[in-house]
Amino acid sequence: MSPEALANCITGWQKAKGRNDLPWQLHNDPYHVLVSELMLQQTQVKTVIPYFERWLQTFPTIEALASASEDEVMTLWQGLGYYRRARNLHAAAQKVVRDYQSEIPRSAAELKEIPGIGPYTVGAIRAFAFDAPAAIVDGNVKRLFARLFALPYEVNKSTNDRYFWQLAEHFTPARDNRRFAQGLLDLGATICKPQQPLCALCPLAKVCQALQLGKVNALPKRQQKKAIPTRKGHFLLDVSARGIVLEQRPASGIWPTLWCLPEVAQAPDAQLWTRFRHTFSHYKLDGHVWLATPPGNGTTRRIACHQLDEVGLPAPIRKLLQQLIASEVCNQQD
DNA sequence: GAGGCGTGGCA
DNA sequence: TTGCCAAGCCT
Repeated sequence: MSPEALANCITGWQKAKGRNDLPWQLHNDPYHVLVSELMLQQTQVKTVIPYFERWLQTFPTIEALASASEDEVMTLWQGLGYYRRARNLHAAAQKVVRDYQSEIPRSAAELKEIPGIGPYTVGAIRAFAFDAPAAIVDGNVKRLFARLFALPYEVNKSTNDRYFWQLAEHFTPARDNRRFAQGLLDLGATICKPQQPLCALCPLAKVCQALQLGKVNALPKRQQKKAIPTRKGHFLLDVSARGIVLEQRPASGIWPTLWCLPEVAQAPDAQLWTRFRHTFSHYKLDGHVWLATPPGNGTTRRIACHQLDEVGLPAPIRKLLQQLIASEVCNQQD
């Protein structure tokens, strides 16, 4: 299939059937594209939309974001996960304001040096913000190519990325790449889905190798990943009418810089308040919450219940504290 | 270059 | 309930 033929097919389909009303598509604003692309890394569109809306209300411009405090940024990002992205986005805004007079650069070389912008996001910003002929390769694109050409490469093995990038660059059109790139993502997300793809609605059905060979459900190939372990975690709950003791987590590791119940290495000699389970990408947490007073070091604060919305909390911790507040305490006085 | 890094949607 | 996997990046 010629690059022109594939581009025409995908852009024609995108115009008629693709997603053209997503909130970050309304103005093709480079700042909007930057924010959305960082949020969309490993995160579904439906999850991102409300975060993106709140983000633009709070930080309407890249200058507003650059001058925000780290706490404001983390509070707004709470619940979205992969928190390093928030720190990267904050640092990216500051770099663009300082080094590029607040104008997001267009070149791949300059974009690549901005925190949080890797190979995919370089292409996405060039394509979506500037309509430049830059290739993108993400999970959607790899799955679509793997099926279209019946490729045997495992899509979750980083050493195979070069094959997909080579294909993506070969097929990237010189004109109208914004729509072509969007079409690749839309096709992957809505038609060429991982499970139960809608081949009857696919504009590429006649040329899809996987479909001809009856391999749609066997592709893309994936390298088997090993089972994730379970770890125990011990958290201390110290609650009074004056609030709950929280501790800011270190900048590395899980939940960086978020506020959390103080975590200790071993179970204390105390009363168990509750347990909870939480699944991360790479391990399961068997959480224990003990009624105990944490050792007060410099990173702990007692935070009133009505002020909990003002700090960034990990999703499972926020749920626990909501339970706590609904059940008792805090309501006593204030 | 393999593993760390979140959370939720959806079968 | 469980498992899969998502508009990846960084070290």
